[in-house]
Amino acid sequence: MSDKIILKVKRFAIEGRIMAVTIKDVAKYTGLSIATISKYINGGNVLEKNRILIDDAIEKLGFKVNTIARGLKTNKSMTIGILIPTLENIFCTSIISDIENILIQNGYSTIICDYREDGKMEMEKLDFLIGKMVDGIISMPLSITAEKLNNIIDREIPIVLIDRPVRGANCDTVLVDNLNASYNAVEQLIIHGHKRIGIICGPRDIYTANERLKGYLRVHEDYDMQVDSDLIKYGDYKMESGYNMLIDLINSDNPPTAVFVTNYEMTLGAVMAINEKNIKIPEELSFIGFDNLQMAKIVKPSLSIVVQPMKLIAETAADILLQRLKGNGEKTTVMHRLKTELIHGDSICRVKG
Amino acid sequence: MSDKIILKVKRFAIEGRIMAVTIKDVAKYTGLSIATISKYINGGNVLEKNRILIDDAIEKLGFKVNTIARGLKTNKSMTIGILIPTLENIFCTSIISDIENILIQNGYSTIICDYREDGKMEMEKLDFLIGKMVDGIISMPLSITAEKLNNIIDREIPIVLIDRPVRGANCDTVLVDNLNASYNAVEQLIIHGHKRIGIICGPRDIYTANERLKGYLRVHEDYDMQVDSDLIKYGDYKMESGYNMLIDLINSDNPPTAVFVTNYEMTLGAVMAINEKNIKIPEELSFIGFDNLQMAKIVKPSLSIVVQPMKLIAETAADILLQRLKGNGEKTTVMHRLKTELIHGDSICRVKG
DNA sequence: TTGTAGGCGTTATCAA
DNA sequence: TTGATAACGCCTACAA
Repeated sequence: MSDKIILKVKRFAIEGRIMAVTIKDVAKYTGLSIATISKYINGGNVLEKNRILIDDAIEKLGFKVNTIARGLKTNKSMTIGILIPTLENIFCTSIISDIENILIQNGYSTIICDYREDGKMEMEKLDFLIGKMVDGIISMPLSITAEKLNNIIDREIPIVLIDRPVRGANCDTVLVDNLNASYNAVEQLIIHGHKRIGIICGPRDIYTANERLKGYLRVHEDYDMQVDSDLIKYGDYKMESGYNMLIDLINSDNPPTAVFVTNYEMTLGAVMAINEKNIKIPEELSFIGFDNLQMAKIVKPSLSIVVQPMKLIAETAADILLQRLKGNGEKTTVMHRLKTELIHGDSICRVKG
Repeated sequence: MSDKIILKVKRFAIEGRIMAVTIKDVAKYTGLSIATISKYINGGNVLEKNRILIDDAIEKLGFKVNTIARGLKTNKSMTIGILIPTLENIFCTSIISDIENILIQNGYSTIICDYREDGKMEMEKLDFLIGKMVDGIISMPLSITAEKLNNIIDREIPIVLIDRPVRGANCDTVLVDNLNASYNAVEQLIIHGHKRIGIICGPRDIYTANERLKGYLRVHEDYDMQVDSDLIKYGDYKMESGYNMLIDLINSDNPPTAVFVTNYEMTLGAVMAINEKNIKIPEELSFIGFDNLQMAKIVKPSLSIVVQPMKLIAETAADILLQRLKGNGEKTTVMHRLKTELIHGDSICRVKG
């Protein structure tokens, strides 16, 4: 049978290496031309008898289009690049998992990259994605410049930023109202009579960290409360700093009666410290954490937590990108600023005296 | 300046769309031939004056090799496909993050795919990766067949399996000794005098779940203890089932005095249940969980936990793949069965009476 | 409906 | 050292 012959040729084409089956093979097998096969694959019309012939050949030979070669020609890869700071952060992975799901339903595949919270690698990975001819990009940026982003956008590769904006970048952005998330959380503590409220912030150069600190400061201002800078601790959004900063706070001369921790990992660390030091929540310390409902529930007592609408962030980002890809996007770029929710647990109590 | 001209040409090449700068452009700009530029890019020798000329042109024009086109020619993409069941599992993401890091240091990029624990999608994503011309694959398989894998391996695309083997697949595998991990954990409970030990297993069709159950059964056998099938609960490796199964166990007519939960998510759920029901650990129930040291520490009392050597899994898998890529690999495939560790917390106590 | 031919950006062969 | 030229696998006018 001629299919066997073709396969044999393939098999021994290059010193035993089995090559991929190409349109050319299908053409040879069917006796039709490459152009005809290609057209059929892309939805063109062929005679019924040829259709059967081609289908049969594709099946028998196990032909698969080489999307790379196709992309080289069409300048479209039907894949979206996703760029995040780290894979070890449930906030990131949860969102991109949802994004991926939506994109797949729309015929797009994704290439997920993490840049290990490293600005240099962020650049490199971005270039890598461009090199892979992605049709669009969803990114949670760290230190990428607007110029770089605009450069890509000028190449007609749409970009949607999540979680953090880049000033001057000409692209859509989906994030949450971090400022008021923080404002509302701290306000809860104030309402419960707390005067000395500690905050464990993220790195000063990260947008969300700044916004959350701003909220803390503004609510103090609005309630005409003075801010004690000793109560403001700067962590690095990682578990250990949450642990260390909390211990710093309770060991200080004039410790706070309540603490607000501004991301998930640091909340984890803070809880570890609290357990280790046998601090009673909320009697000895009122506590509000951030992100990840699951953890809030397994800790006893259940924590009050600021929760970001991760699913909605994912949906919004994916939808916007799909619109841009279709060319339906608005002329101007949009900033979606979604609202967070404050989940009430049992970790806040009224301050005594 | 002629660079401006070239850029202008590019800019208006196709109705305003900015095209990528190619070798051709660099050739034009320098007055050299495409072949020479290409050779230089790939480490060939050129005259010093031309070297400067080319470097200058590349810089000015912002040239980047089109890795797709290159891959089309070389049949190498310098990218590795990584295929995992889900991105919402710290065990998975932690491992692939480490793997990625090692691969990058060796000049490889990665394409990370999750198949959302769906066998059909697992197939599709695998095809997607092949379509992207990956040079190798690291996968945590679900229901992929040996035939399919061998097919890929025959194309000289090496595959390394992690966490779970595929019987009959001709590829290297890195996993842990799940059986003895479980054996040792349950043995601890037996040593502490427990006679009725509950186990919350994973799905029957998942390799690791079976192995962990086998360990439970074998240690019972070795200690000549009868197994009460009511104490064996089958979850689905997700949090909620951990929660439900634990409640099932404690609500049963003859509840266990100790429980072993066999993965991270279910441990999380079980702890939630324990907190909710106000069960005192270890007085009322001895407890051993699985994976993720961080969580074990934030829960009070600290949990005894079976810990997998995730970093080592990552290193081993990456190293093996790199060897195969270099062609240094052994002729035969290897199965690396790494050992787990049992971290002792305060969640086990001697049974009374 | 089908086929021919040219090109996408790169690499590789072989003269020059 | 350099440069024409032919691939790689696919798509797409245009012609038959």
